[in-house]
Amino acid sequence: MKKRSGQSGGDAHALAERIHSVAIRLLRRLRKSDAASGLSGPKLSALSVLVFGGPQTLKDLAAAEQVRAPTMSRLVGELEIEGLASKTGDKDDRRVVRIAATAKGKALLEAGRERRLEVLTQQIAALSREERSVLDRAAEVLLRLNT
Amino acid sequence: MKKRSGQSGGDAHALAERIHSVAIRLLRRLRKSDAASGLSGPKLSALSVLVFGGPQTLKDLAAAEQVRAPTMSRLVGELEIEGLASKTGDKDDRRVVRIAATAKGKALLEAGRERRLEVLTQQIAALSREERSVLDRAAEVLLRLNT
DNA sequence: GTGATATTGTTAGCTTTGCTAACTAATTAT
DNA sequence: ATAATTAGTTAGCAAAGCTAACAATATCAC
Repeated sequence: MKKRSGQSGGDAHALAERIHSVAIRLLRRLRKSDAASGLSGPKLSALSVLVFGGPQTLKDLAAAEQVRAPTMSRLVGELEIEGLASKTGDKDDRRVVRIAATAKGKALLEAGRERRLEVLTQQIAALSREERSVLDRAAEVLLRLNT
Repeated sequence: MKKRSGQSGGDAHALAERIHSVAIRLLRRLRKSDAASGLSGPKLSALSVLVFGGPQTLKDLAAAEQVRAPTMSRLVGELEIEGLASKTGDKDDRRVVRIAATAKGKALLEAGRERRLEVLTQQIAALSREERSVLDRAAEVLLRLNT
């Protein structure tokens, strides 16, 4: 079965499978914390983009989240109803809608994200310095691939 | 804004956020290849467990995929309709159902996974030896965390 | 052995998130 | 001025997750 442990050159396909599989499991696990935060993963993620990336058009937000416009439109609509995001028309181009996180949104984001990532954060904190370094560099590589 | 590049000790929380975010984007991207494979991510993943882990009960399969029994029951039902998995009753304990991948399932798994992971595989193949090594070790660390 | 309790799996029904298609409104190009 | 493009919304569908409620079988207590 070619157990492939520790090897690092070569088998890109096997590595892709491993990364894929690990990502699926990681997110399924994190999803379970969502209920407690009152904010689902996608909404948390979109809100996060708004907070850290600043106000944006719906189109840009959809692109940043790799989602189609109608999907983002609905998510933003729900965030607005919950008072976490606001929509304001651009006065130069009256088709576009500028979406921003409200103060309430920013506050809730912090609480929500922390709860969602609490377990993962603690597990990561328990790792060795080397292991954290590996994760950190892996995140950088994957971020680059995703762009 | 504290650009935090390259540092590797210390901030477990920031690292957790980065891993989280990168995982979300990775899977959203991979999902787009699903249509071509004719098999969705969750089904592909379950089938993969069956192929590489051998026949299992529904309960174990659900646990392996970190999903509730009814969810797995439906997934398996669909796999069965498509002729990719088979259910056979255990004769020692007639409550349990042993689920196995069919030959067709195994074949389709290979084609499907490869198509799904094709882009990622190619991107990974284009990385340096060091970068692949980082991803490989990161996958191992995360797999451990997820267990 | 028989009755109570556990376990395994299924069915029904709901929610969330994604999509495409079709539309309106506004802008830009001819 | 009219045509084409762009931004966003609405409507309606599918997939995947969940809980609650149930059937069938096993196991335990007595």
